[in-house]
Amino acid sequence: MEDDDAELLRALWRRPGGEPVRGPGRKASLTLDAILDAGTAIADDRAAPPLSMRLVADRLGRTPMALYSYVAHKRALMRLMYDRVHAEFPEIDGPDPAARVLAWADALTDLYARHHWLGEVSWARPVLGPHEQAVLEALLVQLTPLDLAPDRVRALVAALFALCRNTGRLIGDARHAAETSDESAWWADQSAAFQDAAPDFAERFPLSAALGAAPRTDPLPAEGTYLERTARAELHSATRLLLAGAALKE
Amino acid sequence: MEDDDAELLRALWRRPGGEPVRGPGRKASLTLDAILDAGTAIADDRAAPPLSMRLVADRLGRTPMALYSYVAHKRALMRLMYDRVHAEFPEIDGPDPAARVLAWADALTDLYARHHWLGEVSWARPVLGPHEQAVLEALLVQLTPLDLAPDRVRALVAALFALCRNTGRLIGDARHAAETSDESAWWADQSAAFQDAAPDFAERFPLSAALGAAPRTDPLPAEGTYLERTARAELHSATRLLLAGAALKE
DNA sequence: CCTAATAGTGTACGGTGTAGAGAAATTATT
DNA sequence: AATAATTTCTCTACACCGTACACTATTAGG
Repeated sequence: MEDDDAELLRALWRRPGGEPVRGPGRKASLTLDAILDAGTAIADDRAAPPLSMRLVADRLGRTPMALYSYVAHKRALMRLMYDRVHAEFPEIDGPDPAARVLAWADALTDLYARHHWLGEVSWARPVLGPHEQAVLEALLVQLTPLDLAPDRVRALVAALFALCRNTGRLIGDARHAAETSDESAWWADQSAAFQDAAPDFAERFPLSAALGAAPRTDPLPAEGTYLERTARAELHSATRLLLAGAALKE
Repeated sequence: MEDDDAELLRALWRRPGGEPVRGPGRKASLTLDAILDAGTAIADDRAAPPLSMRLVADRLGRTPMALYSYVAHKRALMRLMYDRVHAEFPEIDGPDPAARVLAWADALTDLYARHHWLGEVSWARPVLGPHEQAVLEALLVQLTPLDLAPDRVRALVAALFALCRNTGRLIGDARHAAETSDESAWWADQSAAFQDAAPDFAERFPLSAALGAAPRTDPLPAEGTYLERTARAELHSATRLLLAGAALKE
């Protein structure tokens, strides 16, 4: 257990071209990076079967067990893939700090939407890798000009990560569902069936019903499914609320 | 696909003692509720192997395939379990609206921490069940006295659900990790190994390093692992930021 | 009593992660 | 140069998974 974790840490933080010290023994014909790329390509494709050691091995022309010289187990593979895709995170830019925080949130949400399997990686025992650490640092860069107390920064960071994680996952799922079957038809069927199954909805949950009926006034983004656009709007709005709350003195 | 969804909806919203219309055919020897309870008991136990149709069937003295008369597939089973555990959600009480929202957040976080598998259920195509709907309604009850614009309420709801989902999952994972191996020993080993693997951390990520070194001033809850206590503190702090931001007029 | 419908069993298929034994290949040592 | 040590990689095998399919057992209505 400890051994595995230490090895994982070393793999995460290895120097990019760091050859792993040659001794005796057969030459390696694969690289860890090649394995991570293959794994990511497989995991990203939601239409295809999900990530498995066999599929990764097939794609590289090896047997499944060959991967275990590079990676202790599937969890470690995913943990390494997880950090690696954070390298895609773009440079953040914007006219003012608030806009840059919004841009950061959009970028992280996009990352989670593109790589839906990111959500499967647990955060307990947080062994951050360098790329995920860079994403966090990028957020802190935007927050420093606001000059907030450390505890507030921590709360903001936690909230923003949670929000982006969730919104990104939702958007990813929604995009996939939209590809699989017609969205508006599904909603129509669904609400008809719902009327049937829960005719007393409005009486049992009056506030929910009222909120559902209340029109949206915030502008919606132009692209994506309806679910995606509302999720994005709520992400933006919530981010602004957080920033506004954090800016208060008291 | 539509058929499945409609059936799921009916199962979710069925009247508690609603017998499913008797016609010809053999009498049922199980109830859906018994299956959901068995499944929940199995899924909750993190030390034991994860939920599987075979384990549920074993616990009920049936063959795995017998379950498929009650449930279309494992996803549907989990979806029904998901809604059912939301029935555990407690009554919310507190001196003022803000305190009640905090209590609500604590309760939802607890729910996710106790049932770690809740996080596996997707939110795309949101077919809410009655118990989850009741949890949402409970939040809206606390928010109405604040008299906020609908879009703000939506943003708050999204953010709070995301926060609680994430924090709850984190806490659940942390509790399990704490049972499995000694927490402080792990942290010590980890930080030693980390020093070794990333000696230049402070130079590469100065803001992260500074934030990590900055002392916490917010009071930490008394119980739980260190990770759980800090996560809870950040949840509270973030919730307060959200409420403060939402209370601004503009 | 017969028919139709439902519940439940048994078997089987194609998939999973990975343990373990051994072969092949490479370097360091004698 | 021969051998030993060490690593990569293959092969086989195990225990498990979700669930399709064919079948039997049981029940209610005509």
